[in-house]
Amino acid sequence: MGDGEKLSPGQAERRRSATIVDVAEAAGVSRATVSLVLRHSPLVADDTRQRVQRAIVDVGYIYNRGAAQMRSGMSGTIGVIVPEITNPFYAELLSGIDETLDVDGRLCFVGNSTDSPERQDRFIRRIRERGVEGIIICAAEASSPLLLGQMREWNLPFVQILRSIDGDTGDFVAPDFAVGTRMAVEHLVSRGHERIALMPSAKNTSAARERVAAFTSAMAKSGLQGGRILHGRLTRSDAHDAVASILSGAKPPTAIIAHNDLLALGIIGALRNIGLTPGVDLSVIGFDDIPESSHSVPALTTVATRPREVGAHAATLLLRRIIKPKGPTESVLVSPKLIVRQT
Amino acid sequence: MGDGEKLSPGQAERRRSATIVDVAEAAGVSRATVSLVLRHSPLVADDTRQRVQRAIVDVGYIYNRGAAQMRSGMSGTIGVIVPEITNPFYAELLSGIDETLDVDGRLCFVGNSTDSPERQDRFIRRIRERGVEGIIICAAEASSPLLLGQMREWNLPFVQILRSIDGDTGDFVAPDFAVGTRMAVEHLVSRGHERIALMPSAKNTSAARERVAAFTSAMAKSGLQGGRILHGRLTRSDAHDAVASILSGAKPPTAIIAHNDLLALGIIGALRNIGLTPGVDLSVIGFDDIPESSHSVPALTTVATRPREVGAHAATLLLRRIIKPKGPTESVLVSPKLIVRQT
DNA sequence: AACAAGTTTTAGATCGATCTAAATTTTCTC
DNA sequence: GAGAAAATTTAGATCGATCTAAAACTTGTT
Repeated sequence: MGDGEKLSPGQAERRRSATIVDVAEAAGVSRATVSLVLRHSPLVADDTRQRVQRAIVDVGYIYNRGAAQMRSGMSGTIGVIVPEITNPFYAELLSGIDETLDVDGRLCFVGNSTDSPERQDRFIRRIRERGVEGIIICAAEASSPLLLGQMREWNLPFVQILRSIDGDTGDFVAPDFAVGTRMAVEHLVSRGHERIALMPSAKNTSAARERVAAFTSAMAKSGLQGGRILHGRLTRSDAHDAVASILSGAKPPTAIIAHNDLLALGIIGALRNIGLTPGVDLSVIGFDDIPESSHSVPALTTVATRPREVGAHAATLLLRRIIKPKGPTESVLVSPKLIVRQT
Repeated sequence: MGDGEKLSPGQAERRRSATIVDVAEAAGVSRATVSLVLRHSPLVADDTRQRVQRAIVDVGYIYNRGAAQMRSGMSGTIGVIVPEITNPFYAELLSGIDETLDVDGRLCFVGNSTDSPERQDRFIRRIRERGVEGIIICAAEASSPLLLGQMREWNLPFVQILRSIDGDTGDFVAPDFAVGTRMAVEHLVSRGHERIALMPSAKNTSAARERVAAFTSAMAKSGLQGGRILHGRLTRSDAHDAVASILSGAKPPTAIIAHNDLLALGIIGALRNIGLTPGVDLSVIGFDDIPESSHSVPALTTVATRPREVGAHAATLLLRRIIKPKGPTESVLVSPKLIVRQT
């Protein structure tokens, strides 16, 4: 356990709940047989199985995974770490994971790292104490570079999502940010834009670096020079500052590609605040296609990154990895889709 | 276990990880002593404690809660059920719960019921199998009326949030929808509106019924007659239909109070689509104050319901209930706040 | 130095499942 | 109907912690 984590004991005078022994007695078989029935073993005879199943219902038996886990080593549980659960992108992603796990029967612990490595480490320790079989992780920005190595050492299967720590070769799922960025650039170029800016997250993550690289190369390929790159955090005031800085120089960009929709919407707001019209005075493209992007005015043009699919893929990959720890690794890049709207 | 839930076994040839016995050997004490140190017992002498703690680090020991739970009955885990995790309101709420639990040291299983009682029941069974100590639940719309009684019978502490199943007297936390509704009505009345409509969720939940009651009484108190009530689901097309239906009749309402911001934003969109100006041709007030409400154009006037606080309160109440199952019940109504913007 | 009282440590049983290997029952073959 | 093979069931050990009750130390008092 960690520091200051003395859990206050519950005082429930729990009426002892039914165990496998009660079921065995009720059905007139041995514990071992009940256990086999619980695990859907093909060994038990049909009528025995039915008798046991009836007994299970009769005595109100609830499977005790804590006990099972002890012997079998399987908890039927995984962990998921996201940097910010209130970002609609991650909420959708979680929903995709949940959907896949609901079918599988496993359950997940959700941790919100808020991009704090300490909180992330705390969460990882806690889920390890609970015997999770694997973990889906979008690593906090300043995560220790040792993290992945440790998880391997611990024999803890994992799938990285969105961000990949220094080119690790394990399982990985993310939207294809490079292709998405290229789509955005090409779209703008086809509309006649020549001066384009990119505003990636200031966070030093692979997801940001990848966009910068793709942006630079796409600009070069289109024969355009010196796309501007403005790093910033993803806050409202960053959007303001960015707009101000962009428009102040000579030959200001006529279009900007934002790190995500939240930032793009912030930029739209900033433009309106100073009396400019988004989509006319400055074109804006976001990333993600979160629900509110289609409702904004003007509606946001964006690169849809399909978070739900990313989540579903990640869950599928993790389950596969749990079953086959040594199987070949896989890297899934979910194809983005350009949604052209009004900006 | 349930049907079709044979969990595929992992094949990890787990190098047996360190147990309390390894720690005991390394520190030259008995298992029992190590166990006492782990639980921060005041019984152990200081230097012994330190020796054990060093040994814990040395052997890379990780506390096994599955085993501990077996004897002590405590899993250090709770469950949370929300109807729709992608709704920003619930995402914020989860974040509030997470925050409180992070301090406490407990972890939570998050379930997304999508308002399906079957899925909710499945989730509840699964978390019971894992020995959760309690549950925070926003019951799915058509939940069995027996649900709460069962949970009591199971000795499973719970706190209801937002919706309360037929006037149950257990612990409960929610925004004060009645006060919020009254605030909205009074605000509109003070601006001179006389024909006001309410659009609650069609879902038959206490959260919807409460608004209707408060609306009716607030209208009466203001001496206004016949506020219109339009039930609908909370989709985009409902917003459209509602707008159409509202404006078609004679003496159409001049203001509408929507069930939540998502719906309110939908209404704003619908108005713009038919060339009307929200806030001028029809005033709109939402509920929740989700982040995008302040970014919308025009910015949405709304009743802030402070989901993060609701979550934090619910977690605190549940922890208290776990420690004192028979303690007095508490019902927390978080005061809403009217955020006047442009609509 | 002997005893009581307090402090610290420990052996062994226990929680509720799974696992192994063997026992039992059934079915098949000649 | 005996023996082999297959199908089904089971006893007992085991996982890694906690719990209980007792043992082993310390300290203080006379």
